Amino acid sequence: MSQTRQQIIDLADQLIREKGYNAFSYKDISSVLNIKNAAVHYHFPSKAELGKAVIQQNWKDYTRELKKWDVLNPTQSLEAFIQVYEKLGSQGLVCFMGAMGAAYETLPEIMQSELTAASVEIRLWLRQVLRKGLETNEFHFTEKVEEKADFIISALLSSLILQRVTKENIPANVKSAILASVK
Amino acid sequence: MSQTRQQIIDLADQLIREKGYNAFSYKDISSVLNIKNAAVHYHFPSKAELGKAVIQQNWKDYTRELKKWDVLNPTQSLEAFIQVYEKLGSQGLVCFMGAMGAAYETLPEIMQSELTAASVEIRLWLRQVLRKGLETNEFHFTEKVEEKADFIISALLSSLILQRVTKENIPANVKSAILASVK
DNA sequence: GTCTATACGCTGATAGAC
DNA sequence: GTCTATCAGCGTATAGAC
Repeated sequence: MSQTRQQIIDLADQLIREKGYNAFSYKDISSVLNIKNAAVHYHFPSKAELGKAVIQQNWKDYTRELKKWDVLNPTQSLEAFIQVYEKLGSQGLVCFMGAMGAAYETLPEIMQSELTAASVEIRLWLRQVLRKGLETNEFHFTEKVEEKADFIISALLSSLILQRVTKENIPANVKSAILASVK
Repeated sequence: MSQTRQQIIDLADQLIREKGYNAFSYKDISSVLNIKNAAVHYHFPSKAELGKAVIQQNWKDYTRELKKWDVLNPTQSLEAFIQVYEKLGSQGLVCFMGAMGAAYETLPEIMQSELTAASVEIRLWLRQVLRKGLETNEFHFTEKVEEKADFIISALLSSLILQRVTKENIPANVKSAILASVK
């Protein structure tokens, strides 16, 4: 992978998190990298392909993290998961799902399918962590695992969005509440 | 308020929820209402003022609901609150906070301040409901009220976004988990 | 890989007629 | 209130030179 291509993806990722997919432009990228509009098109003929590459990179990085956590116990896994959002929050960023999910219906189809596939995997992973935690008696809650998982994922996703709006540390509050709610 | 002005606000509201503030245009509105671009500018000289009007209308409607719920007990209040998101979810819509919050930093300042003010009020309202529920022994949870409130609001907000991505009934799952977690 | 040049529709916005 | 006319700039995208 060429260096410029990688820079374009990284920049597009940043722009999507900041402005959303529909509101960033090739010029936003070319002006920062000091290249021309056409040079960006050389690497990504269409904006949809660039968007797809951004999702794929995010997902690749995410699954690599997930793999690393295989050795952790349920409590540690959940904390590692939460820490991803904590880190994003400390940088004032939103997650890629939050950035693109709100305008999901307007995304090119090749981006929609990538995004949906990623959401399936994340939900399955967290369910499995919660299930294991119940079995080992590390976690204690009465809700259905599926519902608890969606509750947690949803809260983490929005905590980053609401942090921007409220200018308060919502991710920290959500973290405390999640950890308390599984004890 | 003229009928056209009201139609413009309603349409802009719909477009913002669907595409986001930065990605909708005056043409999206004028073409549907069968008027010209310039006619929209007559009612809202700038896009920022239209965006502000959309937030204000949402907030006016929201606070009217909140007032109605003054007579309810904490359990009923929480259920009424959740029902707002359930209804949006059944229509495939996201809430105005979710639609605009993700790109908060790119919004005109007059929109940012309206949005932030609204978030303060909602959080205060839910905290008060949770606090009262603890006092009356209707609710049982050990987390801090502030953290629990942010947990719940965050989850509801994202449940609408994730419903689009996953094509599953996330709001229903989140609703169950919330109600179970305060029992 | 990056450039210049170019296409052409859409963008938010304004001036002035009706 | 709505129209026509007009604006300068930006949007994605392509062709072909270097």
